[in-house]
Amino acid sequence: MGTGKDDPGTVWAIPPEVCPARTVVEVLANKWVMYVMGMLRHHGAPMRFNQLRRSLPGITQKMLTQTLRMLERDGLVCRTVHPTAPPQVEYELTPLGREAGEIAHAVGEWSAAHADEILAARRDFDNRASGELEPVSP
Amino acid sequence: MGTGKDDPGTVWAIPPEVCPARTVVEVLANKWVMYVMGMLRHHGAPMRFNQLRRSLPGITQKMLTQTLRMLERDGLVCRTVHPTAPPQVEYELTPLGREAGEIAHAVGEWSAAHADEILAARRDFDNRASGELEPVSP
DNA sequence: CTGCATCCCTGCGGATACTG
DNA sequence: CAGTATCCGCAGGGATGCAG
Repeated sequence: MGTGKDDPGTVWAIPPEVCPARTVVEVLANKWVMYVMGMLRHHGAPMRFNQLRRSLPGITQKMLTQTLRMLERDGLVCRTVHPTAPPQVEYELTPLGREAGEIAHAVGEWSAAHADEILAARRDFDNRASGELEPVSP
Repeated sequence: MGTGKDDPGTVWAIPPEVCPARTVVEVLANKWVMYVMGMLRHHGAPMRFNQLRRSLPGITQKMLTQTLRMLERDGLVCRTVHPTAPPQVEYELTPLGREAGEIAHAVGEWSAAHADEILAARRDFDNRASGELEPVSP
């Protein structure tokens, strides 16, 4: 590294669209994906649709459905329909999904651990920013 | 876990808006944040604006500026202006940012490692989906 | 070189209503 | 309960131009 040239050799630098890895990064780099994966991994057992819905404050039914279908499509979540009445559908992480769930977990842990530092930095920044513009009055 | 009740006790389940940890999760759960952090951590040294720009195919100047300012605001990236001509600005990870960079790195590695599995699952899903709707012709 | 401002448009994502 | 469909607002984010 640091040869003076812009070095590729990492996911981040690989050309444009159809780089598979970037596609996957962009799957994970999603708010609701993080929440859903994090919750499923935290719960440690299959969860029903509305159970998941209720456990994730702020998520709408649309976003949950959409997110779950994406994750199912990508093989990270397994959807099981029990032919009962009323219908019962359970979602659980696949083996691959469990790995992704660990990442979501790590993100959650790190966020919780450093939230105060980050919010503090944010306040500092905002204060300094406003302090450099208003001290003069015409 | 699995007490039968929806259990809180994790970042994902904490109430609504002003939960600090959730705010931070949503900072990280961002495509360009991942790319920028991943690249800075990969490069291992301060990077200039356009160097960063060129190293991240597809990013626009607006998004890069915006992302960098966010990260600076949150104390994850440090911005240093060298009073030369032409102006030279360098960005590097802060200690806190370096930790976040490790997460981005992990995401990148995992994505690269499992991209094929995920894309395969995706194709399977799409094939099965279309196969269940078109077999009949009027 | 760095980066702010403006225009503008697509699509994310929220609310609501309806089926199986 | 689970899920689809529709409407729609708004902001994310691309393109371009200008300034320090």
